[in-house]
Amino acid sequence: MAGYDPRTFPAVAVTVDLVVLTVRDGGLCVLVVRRGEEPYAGREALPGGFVRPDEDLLAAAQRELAEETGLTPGAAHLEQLASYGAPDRDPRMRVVTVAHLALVADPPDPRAGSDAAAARWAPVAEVSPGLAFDHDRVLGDGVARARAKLEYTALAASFCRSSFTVAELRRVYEAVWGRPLDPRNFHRKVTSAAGFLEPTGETTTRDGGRPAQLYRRGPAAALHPPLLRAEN
Amino acid sequence: MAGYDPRTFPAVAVTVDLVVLTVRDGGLCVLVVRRGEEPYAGREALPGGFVRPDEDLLAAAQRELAEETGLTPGAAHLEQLASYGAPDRDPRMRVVTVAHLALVADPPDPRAGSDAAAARWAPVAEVSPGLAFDHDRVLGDGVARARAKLEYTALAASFCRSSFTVAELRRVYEAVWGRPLDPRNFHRKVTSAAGFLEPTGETTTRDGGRPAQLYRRGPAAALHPPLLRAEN
DNA sequence: CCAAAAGTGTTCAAAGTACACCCATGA
DNA sequence: TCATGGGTGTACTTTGAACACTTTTGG
Repeated sequence: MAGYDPRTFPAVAVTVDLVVLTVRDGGLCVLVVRRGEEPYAGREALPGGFVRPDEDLLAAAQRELAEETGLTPGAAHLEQLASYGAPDRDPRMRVVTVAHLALVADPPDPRAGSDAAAARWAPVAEVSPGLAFDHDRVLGDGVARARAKLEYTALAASFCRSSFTVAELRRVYEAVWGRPLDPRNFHRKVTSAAGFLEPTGETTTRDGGRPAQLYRRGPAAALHPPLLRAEN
Repeated sequence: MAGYDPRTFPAVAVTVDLVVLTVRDGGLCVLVVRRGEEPYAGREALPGGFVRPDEDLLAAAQRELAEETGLTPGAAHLEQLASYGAPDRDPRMRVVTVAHLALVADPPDPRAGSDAAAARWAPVAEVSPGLAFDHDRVLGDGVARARAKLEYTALAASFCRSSFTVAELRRVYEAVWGRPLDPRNFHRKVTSAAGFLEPTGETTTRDGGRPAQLYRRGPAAALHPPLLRAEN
């Protein structure tokens, strides 16, 4: 950083790309757009776009997320994932992308963004490998991050609507981790984790059987103790 | 990403900044350079520099690390930390920096990089807050990452020389976490974590008292089970 | 011998897993 | 009434914290 000359910096384009995940029909799904132009015309890619001159990185990601899904900022969890800048990752020019991870609940059908030809929610295994650019790797990193963070944060609730049952939350964990969990132990763990869930007082029978208590997200960001930890 | 025009991208400079940590005299220290020019002339900052036109992000970080410390690539742990791109973070122009975290053992005295006026190892609390640009935040994020990763990875060994004792490894944990650990339970935990440590067969009395077994890093990257987990 | 640090054994408490069992609803 | 999922109780196992104790060196 010391001693650089602003007049001779190497020209680079900076974009944000989005790994937008949701849980649908018991599986982990990602938002992808079909590319209409070269390079990779016809292939699917993660949504993304340029960072504008007066925009912070997170703000750019929020704007792109809103453009692609119609979600208002704050309605979904959004965090920076990692940056990717291999010199040849885009054949046209040097592009460094700052990837972000978004977790959304109950997603609306994707609306065609200003420049996205066609967007859809696709099961992760269905589109990757096969994405444009280095997006297979970006998606892989995003899924790995989501899996890891479910263990020790309250993030799983970001995949649920504002009011949800313990069983719905459990199905999120099962979808992201790809393995069944014991409903009874899971129930005890999440309801006894301080600040994770707050009962609304209402019940629902939308899952069938005995009415289930409804909860909303609690104030806790981290989970003490973490979930999982083997549960063979 | 879809539909951008390479001829009209917003001009941005991309740099890498380094959070280089080491343990000295029982405390966590960071490599800082004194700035010779505006802005922030005379203030200390994290080392860093431009990403060159044909260089990947990690390669740029490796090059900077070598320039500042003389360490050859691979001699230290180096990973991407996060990117920072607030529009006004550098008053001269739009600069997006991809920060990296490096953990080094037994560091040589910093050598003046090609453009670094003066570099030194400083205790983290001594220089932050007070760093130039947004480097207080970058350093804080780096330290937080290091603290967290010691729990569930074998990274602590990156702070040790190629051959080290359990007590030396414990002092690394104590310095980074800032709290004492029970030597006896610590010994049992790290020696029973599969793949963390490999005995060299040699012993040393450099710590005084009964001779201690010497170890080198094992092949494991992750620790099962993780360390810490309360230990009040 | 004494001090100092390495390393082991043992006890107790806490947490996790497996699973039997009861509850409350819709059909 | 039965099927279905919600929710609780409990026995067993595993893990971790605390700390007494033995070992092996230097001075």
